[in-house]
Amino acid sequence: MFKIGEFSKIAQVTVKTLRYYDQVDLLKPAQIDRFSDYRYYTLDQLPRLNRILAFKDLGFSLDEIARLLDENVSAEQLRGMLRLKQAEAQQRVADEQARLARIEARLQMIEQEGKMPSHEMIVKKVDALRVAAIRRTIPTYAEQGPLWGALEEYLAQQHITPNGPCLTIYYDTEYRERDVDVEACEPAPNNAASSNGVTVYTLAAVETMATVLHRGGFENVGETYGALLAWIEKNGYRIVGPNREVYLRAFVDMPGAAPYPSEYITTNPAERLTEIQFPVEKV
Amino acid sequence: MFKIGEFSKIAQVTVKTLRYYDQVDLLKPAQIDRFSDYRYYTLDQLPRLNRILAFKDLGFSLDEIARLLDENVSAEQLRGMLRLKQAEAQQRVADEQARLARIEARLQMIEQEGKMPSHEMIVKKVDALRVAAIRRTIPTYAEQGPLWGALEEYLAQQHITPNGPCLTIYYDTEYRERDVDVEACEPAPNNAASSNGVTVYTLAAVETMATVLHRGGFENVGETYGALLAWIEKNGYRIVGPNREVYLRAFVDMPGAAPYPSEYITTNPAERLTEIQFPVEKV
DNA sequence: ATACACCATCCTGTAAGGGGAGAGTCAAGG
DNA sequence: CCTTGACTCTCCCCTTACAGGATGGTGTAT
Repeated sequence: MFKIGEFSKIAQVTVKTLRYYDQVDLLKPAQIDRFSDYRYYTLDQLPRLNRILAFKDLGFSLDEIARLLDENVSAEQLRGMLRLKQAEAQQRVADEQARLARIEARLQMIEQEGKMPSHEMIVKKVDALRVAAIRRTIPTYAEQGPLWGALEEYLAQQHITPNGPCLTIYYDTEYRERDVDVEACEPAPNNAASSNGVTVYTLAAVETMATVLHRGGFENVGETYGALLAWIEKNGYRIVGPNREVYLRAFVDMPGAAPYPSEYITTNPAERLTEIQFPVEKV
Repeated sequence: MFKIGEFSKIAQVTVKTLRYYDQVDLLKPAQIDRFSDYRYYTLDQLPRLNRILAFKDLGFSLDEIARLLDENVSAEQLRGMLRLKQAEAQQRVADEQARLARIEARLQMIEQEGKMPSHEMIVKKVDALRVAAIRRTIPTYAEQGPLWGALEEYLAQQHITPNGPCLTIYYDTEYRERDVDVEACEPAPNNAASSNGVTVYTLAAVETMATVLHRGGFENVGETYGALLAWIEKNGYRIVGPNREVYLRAFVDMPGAAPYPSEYITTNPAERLTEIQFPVEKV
């Protein structure tokens, strides 16, 4: 019989750990002194302790190990559980490698710019969204005016005030200067009705959306696009759908003229804030 | 100004997270209503939030992110921290890959044996140990008797009772049937003196020791050795020193004859318990 | 006025122990 | 036999980055 300190030396496991395993019923001392509450262990408990440590090494939680050791599990079941742990470990390897790729992209950005990077690319989930939309092919980017005019007219007619920022979706799969296939969208309530060239429908949620914020005017938005596209490629993502621009804070020259909540508009062009989004997936 | 729910929708971050970031001073609301305690955010806080999320993605803790954002850090410092995170991520990748190797070794063992494996190999740290030892080349394994006899004589002379299990160290780098270079060791107190062919010295600690328990007699110890050696190779370790056998519970025919604490001996040969140890390192 | 969605704080829980306080126990030496 | 120092015991708090839930106050649209 060994006191806990001796046993911990033999097994090279901390005393705290042994007490914890006692507490969670994973490894009970062979005997406990009724008066002093001292724990006493025997060498016969070493195999069980070793099995605990071995399974812990394989990635099992103490809970799972308790079940593994106490409900005597068949070779077949054990194999299944190991395959599960294998898959989990592979997932973690892939996750960490993706993280490494992001770190390297970041390092390269610093090398090139020589300063703290100004763009923060992040991948996130974007919820489904009900929108009122007009899709049309327009001659150039700059000529989106009529679309928004028509949408505002629709909103006024239906007495709808958007409860979020408006956005556009660009359906062209490659960049083009003219004849752009574009859809202007305003968030709309669930019960809004389509009418008059305006379609109300639900944009599906996107699980992995690569995004970046662009601040200020659109003269140099190309640079922001470039940074995001480069990041997407460097991190092993692939674009799987049309990109969006969410006008978090859009420019209007006459406040009050447009039917938007004031949170989403500004009269100062430099204060514009746009989120550029590309739906992506892992290669 | 947005209430916390609206802001959470815009940023696609949970309300709980925003409140937590407020609590740990990572992202304070732009304004808090004095009477209702409602948190109000503005779009100008979106860039900071995005930076937080981006750094979190790179593996920084919230604590580190707070320092990164508030003490304005130079590009040089940032690069250093990124390299640190890179090293950590690489370490995690290596760890998980080693775990994968262990899982596969385990799966193969099951395939071959068709049942729950009987040996649990684990790698652990072994502390330094003060021993009284006799090293000698003996004709065959079985003829260790005289070594132990001499050691026991020494212990009796010095009035020493070992405070741990005895062990042997095998110095041959390859297996040999005869003329074995072996050292018999008894744990001894720090102040014990060398004498009479018995050397007292300190075995250095071993950081990574591959070990396995062997139960019962030594007739089939070869099988246990084989399992451990196969495991060592399969998991990408290399043997870097002489192996040990620790006689956790050794066989004696006359209890009381040998000067050992009774915990470490047995009169039942089937109850013998031996730990086989190989110092290893990662390839 | 009322319903209902939204917001607040506070408490608990997570995995696997680590660190430490305060009190009791054991074994050896004087 | 007594003391001393090494061990051991049980509590309690701490760690990360939030999630879940209880309870009670707010805002707004009908």
